[in-house]
Amino acid sequence: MLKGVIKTLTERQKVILQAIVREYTETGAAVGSKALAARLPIHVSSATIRNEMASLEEQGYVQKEHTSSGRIPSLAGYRYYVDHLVNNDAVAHADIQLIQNELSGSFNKIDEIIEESANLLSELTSYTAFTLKPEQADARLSGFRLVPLGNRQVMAILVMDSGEVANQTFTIPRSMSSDQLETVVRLINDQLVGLPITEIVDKLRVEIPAKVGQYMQTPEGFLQIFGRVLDQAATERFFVGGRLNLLNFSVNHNPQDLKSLYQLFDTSDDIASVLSPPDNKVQVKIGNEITNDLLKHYSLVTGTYDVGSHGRGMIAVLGPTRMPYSRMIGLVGAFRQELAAKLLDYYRNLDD
Amino acid sequence: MLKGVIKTLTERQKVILQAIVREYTETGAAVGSKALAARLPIHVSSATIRNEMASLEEQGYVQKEHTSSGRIPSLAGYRYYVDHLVNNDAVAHADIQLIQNELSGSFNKIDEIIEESANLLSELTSYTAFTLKPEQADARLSGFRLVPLGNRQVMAILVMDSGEVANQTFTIPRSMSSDQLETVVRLINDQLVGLPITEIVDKLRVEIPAKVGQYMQTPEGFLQIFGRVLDQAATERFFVGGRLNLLNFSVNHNPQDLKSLYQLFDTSDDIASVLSPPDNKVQVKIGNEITNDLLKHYSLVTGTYDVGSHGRGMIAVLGPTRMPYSRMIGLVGAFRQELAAKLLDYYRNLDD
DNA sequence: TTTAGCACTTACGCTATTTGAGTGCTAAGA
DNA sequence: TCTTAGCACTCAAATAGCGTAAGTGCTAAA
Repeated sequence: MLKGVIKTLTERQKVILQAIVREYTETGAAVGSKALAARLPIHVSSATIRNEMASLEEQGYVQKEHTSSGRIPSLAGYRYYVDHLVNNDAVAHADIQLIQNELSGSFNKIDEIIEESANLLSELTSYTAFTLKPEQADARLSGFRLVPLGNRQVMAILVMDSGEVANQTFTIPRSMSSDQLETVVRLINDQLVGLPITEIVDKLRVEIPAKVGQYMQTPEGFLQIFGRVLDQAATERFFVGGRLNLLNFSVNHNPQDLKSLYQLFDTSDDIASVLSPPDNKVQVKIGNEITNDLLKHYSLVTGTYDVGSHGRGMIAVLGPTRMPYSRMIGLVGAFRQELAAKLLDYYRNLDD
Repeated sequence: MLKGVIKTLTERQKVILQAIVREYTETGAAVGSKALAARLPIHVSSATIRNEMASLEEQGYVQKEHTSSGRIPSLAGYRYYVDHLVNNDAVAHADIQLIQNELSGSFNKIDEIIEESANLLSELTSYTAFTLKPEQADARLSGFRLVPLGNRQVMAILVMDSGEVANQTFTIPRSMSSDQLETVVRLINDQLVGLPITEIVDKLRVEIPAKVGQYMQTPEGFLQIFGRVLDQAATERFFVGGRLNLLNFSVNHNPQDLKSLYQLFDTSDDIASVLSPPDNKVQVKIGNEITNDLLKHYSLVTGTYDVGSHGRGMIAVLGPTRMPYSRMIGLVGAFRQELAAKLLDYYRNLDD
């Protein structure tokens, strides 16, 4: 039965596969030989198309929903399409305009830009979008301070040299004097400022508690606060836009699955690992190419953006495997450039 | 045909209505005379039940899905049930235990307690829960300060005498000196501290800009930041828990409606007005008794909690009209007491 | 290699038909 | 006067049957 799998497709087969993917992503219905024959620029009969389709099926690029149905692309078919058949037609001018427009406003924080980007990208695509802040591998602590707010309330503020700011208010125990606090703040600033986060986390385990212990009886509670704020600065790099769009394209409409997905969206570690930044370009992961099982019936278009010395971030769009890949790839590609430009601009404005 | 609407129900009718509501909220299926006759403690034939049901229907307490179906409660039926037929059987000991347990931890901010409450309440009910922070009608500004973070970044912090803290970081324009900033902060503290929020909002329109204008060329940008932080302190009183539970009980499964609802959840003003605190007790609003059209096919169980001089807050559960009212009323009642106790405890701990 | 022709398959939409749970009404019994 | 057995009737939901449209694979001729 297996006549041996041929590795290369003829030109005509490519045209047909391309047409099948396009048609199917547009209409969502399996595409048959007759309709395809009418639609194709080349003039061949439906019977010929049928023969080619059979060949494509044998090679695993298309499949049938049932014995006598038309063909739909398989995951391998989508992969082939994305790798060889997308035409990089220009991104709609209106879309670029829109991106530039939305990003042209003035923002107070990086976070605002990144969050707005997630929303905009989801709006443009009607899917769910993720954005990650640029990660400076060597981000260092540049300052820590406590601001008394009265009534034993204190706000802890932590600043990274990347510009990240994290803060948290808490209540100090009655037993703690403001002198003690100040000493500890000075200690932290002396010992930890200038160090990268990873190192701080290490020191926070043994070295620092010992030193702080000289000034406080119970340093644990306080250092816990510090650790939490540090954690916040390090991990809150992640925004989701268009969560609700998931309702439109989710394959499985039962609430339990949706909940699992939404929970996944809220665990930044997991999502970050799924997005795993590859090379510098736009990358497409289709179906089970995505490492997370919850997402194996979806597709993910990710792109990195480069902000020079300020590190590199990511954007991504999550949608159905049946998505208009050409458009998505173009859009993510354009977006990463616009975003990089905006952020470079932001930092330039800040630094001088 | 209308023999005249009788206003009072006989004992037997009450028993039957109660049974219909219970059965229907449990099973979701219209309840028929035969099944009911078997289930009821009183011994009457199904024919008798049918007669009584006809009477109940005439009075508007139950209705049919179609000519030959069993009966389901009408909104009026639910209302009667809630007003006269719920039995305040004790809230499950396990539930109270759970509430006390979850609230027994130590929290750094009121917000954490209130947020955790929303989550817990939604978990207990499997519905969506809302919590509002206690509102001190006369909350006043007790302090405003700016903390320079380096690189022209500044954090604005605002403290209310109720203990609320709001903050925001922003970037100051190059043209602004730190002297200018300090002057303005002093001005704000001199002029506005001690005033209730409403008054501040008024002054912020005319009086303050004029005064600030003496020290800055462009006070608008800065005052906008101040206004935004103020707004945050005033309006972020509101938490939602179990948003996703809506997927389980929403009447209408089309994405558009869900989106509208979720958007409603995010506009605190609208929700707050829907919840409109009534008397001190637990209150039930059924279907179109809720003023907001988006919610007119749901029911809302609200309860207020009293934190003495620190004001009064609210909790609420949003679920389907077909909900187990007895349990919900009991649960919300217990929760409001536990929450009030916890908050009183929190404030006592803070004040002295 | 291509294509016309043909037998075959399958989903989908229609139209009965059956079944089961339930109703209202009537007339007899308590 | 209230209760109840009995009966004819209704309707939703499930089931079965049937025609249609769109599609396929295969064969044989061009």
